[in-house]
Amino acid sequence: MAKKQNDDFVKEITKMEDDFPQWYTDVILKTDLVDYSPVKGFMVIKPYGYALWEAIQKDLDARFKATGHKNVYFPLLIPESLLNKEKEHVEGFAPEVAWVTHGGSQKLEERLCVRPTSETIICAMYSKWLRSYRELPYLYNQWCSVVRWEKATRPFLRTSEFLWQEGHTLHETAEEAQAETLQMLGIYKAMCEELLAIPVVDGLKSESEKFAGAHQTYTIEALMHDGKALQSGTSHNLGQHFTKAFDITFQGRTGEEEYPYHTSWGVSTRLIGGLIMVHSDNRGLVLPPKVAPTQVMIIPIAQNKEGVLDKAYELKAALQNADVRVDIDDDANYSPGWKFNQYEMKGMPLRVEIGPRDIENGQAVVVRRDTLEKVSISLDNFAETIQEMLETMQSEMLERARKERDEKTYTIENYEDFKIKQKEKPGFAKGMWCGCPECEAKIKEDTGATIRCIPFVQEDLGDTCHFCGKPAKHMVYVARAY
RNA sequence: CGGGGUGUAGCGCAGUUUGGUAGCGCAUUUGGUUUGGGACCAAAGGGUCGCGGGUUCAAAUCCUGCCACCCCGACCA
Repeated sequence: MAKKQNDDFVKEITKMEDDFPQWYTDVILKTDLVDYSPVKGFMVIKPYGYALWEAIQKDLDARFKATGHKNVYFPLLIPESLLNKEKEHVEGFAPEVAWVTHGGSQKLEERLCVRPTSETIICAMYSKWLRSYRELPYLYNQWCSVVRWEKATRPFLRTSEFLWQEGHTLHETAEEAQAETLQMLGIYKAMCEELLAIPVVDGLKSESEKFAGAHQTYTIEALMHDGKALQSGTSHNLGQHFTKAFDITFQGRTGEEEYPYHTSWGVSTRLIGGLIMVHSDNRGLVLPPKVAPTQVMIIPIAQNKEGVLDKAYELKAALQNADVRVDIDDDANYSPGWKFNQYEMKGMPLRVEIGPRDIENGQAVVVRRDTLEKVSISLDNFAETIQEMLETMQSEMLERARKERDEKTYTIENYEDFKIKQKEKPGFAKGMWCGCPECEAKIKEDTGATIRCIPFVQEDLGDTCHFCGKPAKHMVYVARAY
């Protein structure tokens, strides 16, 4: 009887090896992260999902401020004339912008676009503000949402509106702008690895994959359980493309009028999708302790027995004093078994069980969500032991994800072999590339994969392009992507 | 925009073939007993069967038009 019920529970979440997209959908809906809204492609982020975004925000915002950036806010709507000022930019975004054409019942003289990104309106304002090199650099960031009218949407991974941050900076020299571009990519990488425990490959985007209007785009790429890559953050060196188009000038040190150098960078709620597809399993979410809204859930056992609830609340207080995010579920209407399954599905890192038997022995049962390993720990030094377990879990999750990523990464032997492997064993393929767009197009047509990046850490895998045989220029990572 | 699928209670579904009182499981509410891996008993609430036409004495069911959403492609953070 009990066995059957347990099987029924497992069936509630589709197994990822049976149907990966359905597994993802089951996990995000059943754990109450998100819901579909009445408007196609737009999602409602529920409290548990929003808490994940808040954790990301908090971490990144501190890093931005520590490197001298300030938060600002620019308007949601951008006049069409501004959007059209930079040619490549408008061509890149035009197909997916939403337009406001009426104010009340009155038709507007000029259409307003709902920002797909804010380079244009920010540059218009920068042009108005900037006078002298003494004001530089401008180091601004904004937390907001943007709208891109997508044809195919998936919660977190691709939605028509998404929450993000976009940094927009101006610098006196090209060198400073390049340093800023790389610094911000480095911050994204550190956040992914330290907070989300997601290992990423950092590098440069190819010409065809770069941001519309950018001089160069840098990216961090993560690999999901299904072997597909997720572009998890981008940092653009925009050179003087926009500053010239928007006539942003300043009087330089020599008295001459100059155009500043420009960067922009962003990460979005897409990271939450990555967080799920890197760590979670067939029982539901698995959250790294640092990002988990609740790190420890205490479940009293036989709580009507003398002293159990008192002890449970005592443990909660001890953990709170140690700055552990802890909660307790003493709802007598649910059985312990129900709670175990519930909070495992929610991905809470540690579960503490405390019952009469434990109290008698001066211990508590602790279960780690990632390994499901069950141990008894002493109630002496309880908070310290829990803190250590959280730290261990955080670092082991990163290492486990790194190991999985490496297992799904292979070196291309030859093109035919690559085509077969992309189908049979999806993951990162490392190969040499001549640099021509024709090879990129061919790879995409033959396998659906794309060049994810030219990694900073280059390996010498031969002298010739794995895709056309011409002399090779770069080592690249190739994968199918979200 | 192409291909596929689904719309019946909050969720998951049966009922449609062969028209005849709208059902089941879970969830929810109330009361009680329980509590170491999804507890049990009792009672209760909850529906324009996606929408519009049509056929019929009678439509969830047959005919017809539309809409919405999901998945897979192409395009994109």
